[in-house]
Amino acid sequence: MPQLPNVRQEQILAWLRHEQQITIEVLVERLAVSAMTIHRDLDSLAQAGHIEKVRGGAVLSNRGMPGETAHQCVLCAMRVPLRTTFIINTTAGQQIHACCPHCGLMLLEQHTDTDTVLARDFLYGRMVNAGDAFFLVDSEVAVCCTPSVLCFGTEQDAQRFRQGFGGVVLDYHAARTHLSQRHRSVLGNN
Amino acid sequence: MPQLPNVRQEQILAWLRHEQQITIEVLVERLAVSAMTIHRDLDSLAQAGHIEKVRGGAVLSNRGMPGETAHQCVLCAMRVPLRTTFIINTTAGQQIHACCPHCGLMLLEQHTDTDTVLARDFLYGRMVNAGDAFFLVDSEVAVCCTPSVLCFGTEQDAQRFRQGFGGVVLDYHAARTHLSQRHRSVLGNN
DNA sequence: ACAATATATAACAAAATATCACAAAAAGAG
DNA sequence: CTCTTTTTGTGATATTTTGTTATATATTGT
Repeated sequence: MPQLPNVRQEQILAWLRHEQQITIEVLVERLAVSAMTIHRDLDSLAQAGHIEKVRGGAVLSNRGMPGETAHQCVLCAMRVPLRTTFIINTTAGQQIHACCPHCGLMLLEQHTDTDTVLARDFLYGRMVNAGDAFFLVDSEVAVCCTPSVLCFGTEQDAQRFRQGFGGVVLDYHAARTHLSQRHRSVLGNN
Repeated sequence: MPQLPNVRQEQILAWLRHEQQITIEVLVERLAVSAMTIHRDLDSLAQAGHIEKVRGGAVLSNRGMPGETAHQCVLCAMRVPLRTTFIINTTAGQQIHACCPHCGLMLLEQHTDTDTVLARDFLYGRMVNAGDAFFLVDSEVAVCCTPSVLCFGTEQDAQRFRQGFGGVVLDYHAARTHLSQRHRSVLGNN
């Protein structure tokens, strides 16, 4: 089964996103091409900045700017900024990273087995329990995705921030329902 | 199951983050490679500043928590948080790092050969020219040293933030004189 | 302080992997 | 179909990584 070079490289990327790392040996077998061809594929993927070649295989490129984590947002594929990190821990022990509370709260709709949910306090940079936190939606401070959602450890902080930058302060559950309703209503499906 | 060399080092780091310390003996067993290879892995991890080699194993390097840079504040010796970085470039090409605008502005008093001065916008995380920036002094948001000094790229942002969290908005020069006067007056050496 | 033990480093050889150059094959263009 | 361009595979050669042995250095107990 012949495969176009671009398609093959996309395939490699797809595998890589699932498996974190992949060896040339494995790729030779799966794609039924020579090691040299794999080398060339990996070279161009690395050139484009998608991956990093390491001896024996490749890993997803994780050269983050300072201020960014090594993780990609599962929802929007953006590299996760340190200051808006949002982490969902599942009961299965899996960690799901989102770039900001906007994506994080949306992601929660897709996961029923959440164990703990953490978000980073926008003012103080500490991780806080998202369930106890307050979220300022639609303020004029857009640091990541829109609609802007910022996380605060206390309602007071959120309210004070709102005085200057507008928006509406919601607790965890209110923020979740607000966001999912909003996304749905825009798309118009029911 | 073969392990890519770089992945192996990542694995070591991951274990280290959970276990604080790890012995070479254990690593030899877990990774099924020779002690020499472990030594070499630890050497390069130490070179990169991620760990510290100790006799018989390694511990996590205390430098480089997520959210902190590798630098120490020249004034207060605190490790520099990423989100409040303040950098003074001298005409001699030297870089002086401060943990926050508070220390940075104070440091400026000691250096007459400043070339450029950069500070990080507290809202958006971008580095801005400190000379064009506005500083909110004495707000109730204390993320680093006190008196609290936060940097904003625009006067409007600073004012809006002030509405919620108090303090006084000053431009570059006003902030410098304000801070140095204040420190002097407290110490009483006229 | 000394020997006994453990750990670290250095040097070398073997194995694994990467790169290069060129020829064969495939794909497109006219 | 013929010519050109691109992609692929092969074998030779370079480079990197690894393990082993020997040697040096540090730690421990007496």
